[in-house]
Amino acid sequence: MRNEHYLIAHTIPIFSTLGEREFECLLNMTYLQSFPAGTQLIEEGDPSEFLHIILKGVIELFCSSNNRETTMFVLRPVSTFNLSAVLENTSYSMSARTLVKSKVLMVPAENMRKVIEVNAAFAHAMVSELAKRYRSLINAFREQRLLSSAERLANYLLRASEETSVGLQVKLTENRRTLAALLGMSPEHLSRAFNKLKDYGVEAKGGKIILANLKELKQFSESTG
Amino acid sequence: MRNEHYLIAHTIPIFSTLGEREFECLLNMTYLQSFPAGTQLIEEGDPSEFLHIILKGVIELFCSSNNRETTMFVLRPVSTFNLSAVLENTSYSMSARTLVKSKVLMVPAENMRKVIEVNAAFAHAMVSELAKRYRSLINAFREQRLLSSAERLANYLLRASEETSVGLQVKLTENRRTLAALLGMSPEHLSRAFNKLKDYGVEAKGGKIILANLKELKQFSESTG
DNA sequence: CGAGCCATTGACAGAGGTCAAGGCGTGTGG
DNA sequence: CCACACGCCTTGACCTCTGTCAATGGCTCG
Repeated sequence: MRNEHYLIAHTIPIFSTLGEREFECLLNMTYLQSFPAGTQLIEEGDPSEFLHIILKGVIELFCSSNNRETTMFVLRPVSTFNLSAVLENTSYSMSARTLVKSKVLMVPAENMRKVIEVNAAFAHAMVSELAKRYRSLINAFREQRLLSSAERLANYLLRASEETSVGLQVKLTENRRTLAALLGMSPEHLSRAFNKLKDYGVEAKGGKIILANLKELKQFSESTG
Repeated sequence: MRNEHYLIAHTIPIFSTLGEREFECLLNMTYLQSFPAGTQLIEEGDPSEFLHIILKGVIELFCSSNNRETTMFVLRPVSTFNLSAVLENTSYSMSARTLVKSKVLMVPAENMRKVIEVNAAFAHAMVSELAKRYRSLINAFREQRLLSSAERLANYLLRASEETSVGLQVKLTENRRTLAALLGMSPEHLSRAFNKLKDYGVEAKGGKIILANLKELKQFSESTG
């Protein structure tokens, strides 16, 4: 093991199946790079050269069409992106930029494809990872089509409260602008969505949100028209 | 080989890696069933028991929330659905129903998981299949967020023309109602979208669409606000 | 020929985006 | 320590896109 960063990378699910030797092989020719905030790391459509592993900071994955842009995901350590493009040896399906100063491990795509060929457990881990991502993307797509902006926000807050809440308080990890983009709405509209949720016990003060009435909020997010 | 249906199933990419013996093993305890139009085959959230292979007919995959419903995919022979749920041994992420009389091969989910354990080539085929689906889903999601309904329709027609056109004529495989649901809009709005596209050389008469001006249509779908 | 389904059209309503203005907090420099 | 500037969030006004409801027309099938 060369240093702490590699140890960190080894802990994530898709790499934990690998033995020391194979992991070393995977990391051959890997770059560790730091980027300032606002740096575009990859451009949608470019051929995939690396699997990116985010070790520090925040990365936004986004897509563009017709001079418009939408945020697909906001990623934090420790996670990877571009997996599907790398495995298929095709072009990136999304662009990526840093939202804050970030540290990224860049594993040559070819290494991934080589190791997958010889290591069945690694292939199974890929299957599992891709299936999970597929399912979560299905859910995001469904929410986009079926739920209003306020309902999407309610769902987001409820999920966040399951993961990170202290009592009824949720601490937002994104600023309002980023959260709006992630939920597929304008920043102005996010403000109004928060206002609407006040009726359901959502008190928002900066990055701290209090969900005073979980039951009503759930009811709103699940059954309102 | 037991009959023609199994031969057909053997031809699709994810199964073509399998030898005769493994394919037989996979199909152990498989059911071949016919369903009339409008039959719901699976319900979102139910535990996944089978990988479904559609041999004949048309299947709609859809999701529901808050008494609303949206069409995610419309599938025709020969293709599979539920792959991610089956591989992860978790619940279905979408519901499915027949749109017309259909014939479906139902492979026990456990068989899939067994064969993937012992056959590396099969695992690789799964990786490839999942990655492809992930990318096409990313694209659908992006279109839903970034494009207007008329632009989504234009893209749909352009894709269809690449695949199935005879000269400039495209034959629609779905009726208007289904097409509207697939593109994420109401049937009424689809009518208006077709009207808007008349300005760009789209002449629609029943199931036959003439794209009289591909260049302008492409321009509209890609760069209009 | 009539019933029924599907597609279209019109009128209306609601959701969400855009633009402009104002408020609030934070940090910096005088 | 205060004043100012800057960024971010919010608010209001307006407008576009899309859905809903109702009515109409056209087609198919009995």
